[in-house]
Amino acid sequence: MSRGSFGNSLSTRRGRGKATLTTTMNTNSRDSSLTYKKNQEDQLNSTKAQIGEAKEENEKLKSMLSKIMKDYQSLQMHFQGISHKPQNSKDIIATSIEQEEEVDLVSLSLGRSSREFKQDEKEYDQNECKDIKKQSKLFDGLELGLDCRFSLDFTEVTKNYDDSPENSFEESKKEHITEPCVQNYTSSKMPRICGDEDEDFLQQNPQKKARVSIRAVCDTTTMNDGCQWRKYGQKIAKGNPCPRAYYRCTVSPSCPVRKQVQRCFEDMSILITTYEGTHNHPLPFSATAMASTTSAAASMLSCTSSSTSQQGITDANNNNLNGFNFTTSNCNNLATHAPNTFYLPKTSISTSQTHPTITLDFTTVPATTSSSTHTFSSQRYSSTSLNFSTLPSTPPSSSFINSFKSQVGASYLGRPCFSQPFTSNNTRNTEDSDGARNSNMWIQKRSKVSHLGFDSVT
DNA sequence: CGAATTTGACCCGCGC
DNA sequence: GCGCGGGTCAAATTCG
Repeated sequence: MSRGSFGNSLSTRRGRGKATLTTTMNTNSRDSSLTYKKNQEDQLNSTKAQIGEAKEENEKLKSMLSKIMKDYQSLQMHFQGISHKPQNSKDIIATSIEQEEEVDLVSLSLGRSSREFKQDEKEYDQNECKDIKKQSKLFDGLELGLDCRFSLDFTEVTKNYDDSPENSFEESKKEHITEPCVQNYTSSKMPRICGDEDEDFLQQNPQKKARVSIRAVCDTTTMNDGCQWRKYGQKIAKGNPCPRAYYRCTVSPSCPVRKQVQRCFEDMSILITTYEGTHNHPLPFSATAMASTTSAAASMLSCTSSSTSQQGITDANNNNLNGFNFTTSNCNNLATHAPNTFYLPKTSISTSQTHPTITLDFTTVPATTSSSTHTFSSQRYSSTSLNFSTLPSTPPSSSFINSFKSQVGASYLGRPCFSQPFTSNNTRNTEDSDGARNSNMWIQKRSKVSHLGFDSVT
């Protein structure tokens, strides 16, 4: 029955005199009924649409979840692979021989294995991407963090070994070579944060406390690296009247990481921050970039010092620092760069036995280097970013880049992101028994900069 | 008043 | 063994 017939039948039963009124009433009720049903239909349609959207969303989430699960499983397999890595030099040699056709200098990657790289290379071959392949060869080998390992040609290492005392790591080489690169970045004094292998390594290896030094133009007392630091000492080191401040990571009470902050005597605008140790706790997001950087640089250092004795390192512009690939650049915007270009600070490595140090120079001012320092010349640059490769064909992780840019690069790029202005006031200038301390030229009174937060740079 | 910083003293490794 | 210098400790001081 239609809506119209229903109304008409009612009016027909009642008398003619009332017909007009009844018709009017019926028209009104018909209208409201129509409107009501229309609304219901609209609601039904919108609900159906919503359900459809939800289903679509659900499908997307399902696919994302399966992707995540897949990634997780591959990572797990990857991790198991690391756990069963070769334990001695012979194994390394055997592994190296198997890979002798490949360019196997240590390199750094974040999140991709060397095997994957090599697989990718094959794909490039198939696609006749020879240029890309050439560059991708630079990325083989060492990876940051969990999958950090050597895959270098041991014979090449031996051949290239430099006998000079400063570079003499013959003894440690054999020990180092079986170990992940990153974790020798710890002190024997420090709490155990590695596995048994690392502990053995630390016991066997007299060389300890690899350091990563970062030079950056900075007008505040310390750099914003995302971590929380507490100052525990200050001293004036020989050869630099500017006091050196000692900080300890306070994110975790047991964290062994320390840093030293000192102004460069030659150029007071340059702040030299030296990191030592590895965090044994989860880091704030803003701190991960710096931690990755220092950790990676430490890896580079240990790989270099223990295995290649500098020979694997070439000029920065040749993009091969034992497989670490950097490029100098004047461009602030990492994202605009080609995927396989990277940004090299002036980099030097001190192979001091007690404190092997890698220096990343993010300033335009030439670095002062010690006699035992090998400096890789690079052009001057007004602003520089540091980045580590993920894969030649894949742009560096955007999150990493953004994180690094915003938290570290920002300052290095000439956009200070520090929480306190630099002042040269508030000096105490008291002399202690050591005869050189407490000038406090650069130390703010009641400085809170050791609490390095999420200073946003806009 | 609690927390962070300052700073004098001390420890330790290294070179002579 | 001694002196020097780097690094750390911990009491005193400062600040919010």
